[in-house]
Amino acid sequence: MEKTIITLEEAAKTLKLLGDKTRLTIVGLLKDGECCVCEFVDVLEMSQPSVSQHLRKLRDAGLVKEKRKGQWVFYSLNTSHETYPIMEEILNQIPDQKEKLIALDKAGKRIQCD
Amino acid sequence: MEKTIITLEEAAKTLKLLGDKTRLTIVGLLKDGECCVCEFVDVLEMSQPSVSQHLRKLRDAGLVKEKRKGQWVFYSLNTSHETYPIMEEILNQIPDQKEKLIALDKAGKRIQCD
DNA sequence: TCAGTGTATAAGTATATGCTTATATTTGCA
DNA sequence: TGCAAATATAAGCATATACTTATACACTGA
Repeated sequence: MEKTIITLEEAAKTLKLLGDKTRLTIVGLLKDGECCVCEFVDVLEMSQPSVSQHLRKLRDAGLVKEKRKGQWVFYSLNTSHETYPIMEEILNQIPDQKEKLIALDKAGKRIQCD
Repeated sequence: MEKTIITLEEAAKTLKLLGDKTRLTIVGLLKDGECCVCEFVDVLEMSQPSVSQHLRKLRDAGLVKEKRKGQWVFYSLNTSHETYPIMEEILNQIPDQKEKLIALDKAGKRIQCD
């Protein structure tokens, strides 16, 4: 229940980014931890360039962070972003995307490199 | 702290509508009660058709309700809409728009017809 | 019934958006 | 060193969006 008052412009910018089914699903998936690009491609059933472009928008806005691990690039939520509290509230009110990752795991397609 | 789980599609649709500075300001103004179209035109400093078109989008999505009072049409938040809890959380995290209505009142432009 | 005020709609236009295909870049490994 | 895999970027294109101006509609009051 944070009361981090941000500007209306910042809020609108974040909401616009999250007001897209693909990107909202992406942040929904990241709620449970980091994911790499190829996992998004599998789950979203979209082309790799399209996924990459959505991730870039989220990253440019600072909503997600990226981290390279070998040949993979992992994305995660940027919990220190000004609008993260809003995003968190939104994620609490939409269906959990966890099952999609579980299905991916069962198909042996989950990337783990620790 | 409702836990009204809505579909991801519905959430995305609402967020897309609120992801616009004009429309976010409109719902921000409605947080404190109903407003008529000409008040939005004054506060937002936009053309009447433009305001009308934004209101129509919000109304078509069910986020706001309209009520005619004589020659004026008043809009208010639709608190029974499925995505209202999300909207409420968002409104709690952006600056209050009340001052703009107070300024309008001081300029003698606030419409009251009860 | 007619003029004035408030609001909605229609049509046109410039820009934004989200995809596609093609190609570049980075890294791992034989 | 060279090829394959993972990711990013570029360019092109169709559709969506948000404004504009012009006009239609609804209600009020003389």
